[in-house]
Amino acid sequence: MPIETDTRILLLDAAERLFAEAGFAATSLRNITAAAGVNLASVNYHFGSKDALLEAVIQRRLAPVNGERLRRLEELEGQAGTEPLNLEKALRCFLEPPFEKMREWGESGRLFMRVVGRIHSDTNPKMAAMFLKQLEETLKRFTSALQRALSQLAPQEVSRRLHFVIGGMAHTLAWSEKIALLSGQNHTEALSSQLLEDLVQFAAAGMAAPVPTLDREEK
Amino acid sequence: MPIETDTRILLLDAAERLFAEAGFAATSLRNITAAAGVNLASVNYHFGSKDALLEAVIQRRLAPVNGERLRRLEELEGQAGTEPLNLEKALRCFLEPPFEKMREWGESGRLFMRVVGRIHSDTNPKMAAMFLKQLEETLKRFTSALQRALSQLAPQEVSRRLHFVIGGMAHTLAWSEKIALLSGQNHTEALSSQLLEDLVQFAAAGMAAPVPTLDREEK
DNA sequence: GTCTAATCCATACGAACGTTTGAGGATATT
DNA sequence: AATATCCTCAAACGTTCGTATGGATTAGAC
Repeated sequence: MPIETDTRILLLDAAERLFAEAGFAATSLRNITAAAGVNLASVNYHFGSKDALLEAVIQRRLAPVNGERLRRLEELEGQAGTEPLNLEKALRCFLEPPFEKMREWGESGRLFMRVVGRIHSDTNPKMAAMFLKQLEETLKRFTSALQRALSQLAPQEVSRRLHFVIGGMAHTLAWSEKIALLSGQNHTEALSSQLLEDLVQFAAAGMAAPVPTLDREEK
Repeated sequence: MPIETDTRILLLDAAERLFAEAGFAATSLRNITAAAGVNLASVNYHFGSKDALLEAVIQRRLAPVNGERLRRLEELEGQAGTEPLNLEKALRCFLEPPFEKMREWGESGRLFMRVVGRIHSDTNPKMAAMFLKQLEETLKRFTSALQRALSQLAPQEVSRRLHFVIGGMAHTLAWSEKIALLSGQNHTEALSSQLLEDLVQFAAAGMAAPVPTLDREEK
């Protein structure tokens, strides 16, 4: 079992950056190895293939995020006991970790979040499968947790609305710099926490929206 | 000026399908021409390049959607006169056209919306630029319209929240089939209108959420 | 110092890529 | 019937792709 060497990390960093900037298919191993300053063959030596490199890039960042999400959710559920869950707090368990890790990881984190945002809407079966495998358990746990907080909603609606939240989050993470510019700000430090707060409020209000009536007026 | 021939449309349809399934960079002109049953060289004859083909694919579907969005918004603003705009109705002007066109176009529409969903989170400069050019004016118009409906919010917040909505919409469009499956449904006809209704309610509630307080508790 | 295993490196392979070419067929105009 | 215009086609162009190979180089164990 090879321990992590410099080259491995150099490759992960470079791949993360280039995948974020141009996407997986549009990034060549030659781009990556040149940016990392290592030999072309080292990708296949350390990871086996380009696909495996992508999986490693995702794993490195996503595992801690989902781990933290579940840790916080369990803590919240422990505190709540048999009481219904607080909606906003449950959403925070889901939304805060990626933003915090993004801050914690600095530039690297921001780049990775763009990879995530991209993959969230990537319907390429290979990538989607790889990614959903990571997210599946987390999704399941949060769906049922939110169901506890929103007992008036049908399970289908909880699931759908959670996807709206995920979409908003992914889009926000992927475009956070540009959103900031468009809304007139440019101080990246304060921006991310403000985006998060806004997103939490938005998501909480959206999740708790009244059930839509199905009989609409005929146009 | 060449009129639209069969080959042009065959190419647009095939490219739309393959871009939706595998993404732009991962789809080759040989894949496309084989699927369309036409000669490889016809792409460069009719469109000039692979990039131009993508732009044509986007144009064909997006222009009517954005046109309809703006048409409805103007109609709504005409009715409102000097009164403040109704939030839900304004959001409907933005959200309904893509869903309706998607229904109207059937299978093709659904595929294209996955292309759109993909591109929305595609940070590849080339694609993003191409796409934003299409969306820019629409965005500007709706941002100021929503500002009229949400005068208690700062312009920055209106803009940010609109991006949350766009993210939710894009994610929903791109994943609608899978979201339906996860939430237990499978009747595609009724599904899309239900997703839309749910999204409108979600978006309206989210947009109107109270302004977040900036002094959070220290963890 | 020698052996062993891990890592790096230059180089090469075949395949697939986007694009170009030029000959040829089809169709309409004169 | 001849000409001009649009379009299709097979073939090839040069480039770049992911991957494979086998010999250097390094470093730790004995």
